[in-house]
Amino acid sequence: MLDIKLIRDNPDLVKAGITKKHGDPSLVDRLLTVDSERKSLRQESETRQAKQNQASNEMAKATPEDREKLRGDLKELSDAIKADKDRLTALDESWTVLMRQIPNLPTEDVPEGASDKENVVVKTVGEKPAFAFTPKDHEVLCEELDLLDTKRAAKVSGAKFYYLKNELVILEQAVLRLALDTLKAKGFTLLSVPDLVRAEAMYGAGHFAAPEDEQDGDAYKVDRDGLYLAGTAEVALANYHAGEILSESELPLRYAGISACFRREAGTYGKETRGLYRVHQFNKVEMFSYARPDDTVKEHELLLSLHEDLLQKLGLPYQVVLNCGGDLGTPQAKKWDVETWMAGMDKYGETCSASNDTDYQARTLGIRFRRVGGDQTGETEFVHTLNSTAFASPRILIPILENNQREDGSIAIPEVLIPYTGFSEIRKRD
RNA sequence: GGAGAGAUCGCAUAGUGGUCUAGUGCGCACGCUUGGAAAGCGUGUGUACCGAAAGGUACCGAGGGUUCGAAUCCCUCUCUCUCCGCCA
Repeated sequence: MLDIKLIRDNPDLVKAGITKKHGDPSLVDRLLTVDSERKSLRQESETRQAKQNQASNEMAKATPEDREKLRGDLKELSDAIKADKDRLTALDESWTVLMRQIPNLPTEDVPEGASDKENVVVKTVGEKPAFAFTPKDHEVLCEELDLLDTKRAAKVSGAKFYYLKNELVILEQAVLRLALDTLKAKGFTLLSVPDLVRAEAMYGAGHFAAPEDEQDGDAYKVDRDGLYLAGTAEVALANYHAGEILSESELPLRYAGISACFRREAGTYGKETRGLYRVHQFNKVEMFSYARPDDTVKEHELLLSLHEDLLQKLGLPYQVVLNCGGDLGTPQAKKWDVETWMAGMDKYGETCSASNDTDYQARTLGIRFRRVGGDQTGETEFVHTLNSTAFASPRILIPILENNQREDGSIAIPEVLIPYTGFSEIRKRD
């Protein structure tokens, strides 16, 4: 959520931000109407409650006969307070629904634009591999090398599910383990996180905004238990410190969470139907930071650079794009995507999304910190939360397979992964 | 899945309808004391909202209910612990 005071004092600023994100700025006016009604009713109600508290003290001291007399008057007051509370509950509910839908504001440097087509390439790193032959895409490679079975997956689970097979199973583990080891060495705390979460956790992370997201969103729902399959470990990592007051000295808190991720991908059929690029279930190591607002820019750059480091270790060429306003999610203020060159698909494909959610998630989740020393001692402030992909598999396997293929149909394993795989190439079995 | 016990202001506990805007101990902060420290003594010590301030309001796991009044009584839920069952 945004700071309600910011919305009250600068409604135009907020509207401009929503517009830049190609959202609906009229939300602000609807919210402010509810907000002022809520505020004045709350004051009215609190006055009545003060009166009741006072009367209650007198009642305690009164004689039994006097109590009988007082009871009638107080009943009226009590009923009025009850009515106030009913109306307040209703107002609180609409207030929250609207607040959740008002997105985080994009930062100044976020480019204008409606969709990912208007994202801006900010840098390109590494050399695309040169082939003396026409490179195959990963689906063909997997078929030839017996690394994948999507046909039987469709029988068992449906379209866009998969069985990884043989060396590819090991390669996936190797890549995830490389990410964990690298981040552990950088001081991240490793967490293997719950995949099923409550609706509340989804709202907290900003992955649900409107009530209809519970039924029609991108998350699978486990109906009987009212739980959702999270689309990323970010949900569990953001909620990890919900309701806590952290101390400044322990910030930044950095976590690397590993989880299975589930996405319904509704409305994406027809796009990237081939192979392992877009699937319903995948495994991901996600970075997550709780940082001081002062350090937010630096921290965001750090998370981005760590995915870059990982790609460089694998020798994969990539470009970094700065996402435009329309391509930002509800809680995100700024986001970089990293797109890795996939030789067989002959395109750059997104392998990382590094987001700064500033204090938006933290405000919803009530995650604060207290400054140590200085004249600000004692005040609590909201932390900033940031997240970024380390590696998501199987997607990251695509450039590894496609970029390292050889003319004889075999695939070379990147040097850095060999200690994890125990083999240095994948070639056709006899 | 079944039976039972619990959830109180950092921690530990008290509190079974009104003086609880929650007591006490520990911890922590500041002060006194001291050559310095410890001990001792004193003061303070949750979060949020409204307010210029004085002050007010809410929160005793969450949500409902009973009542003039709920930490306390009733209902539902969540979580924790113990036992039984089942099980990677």
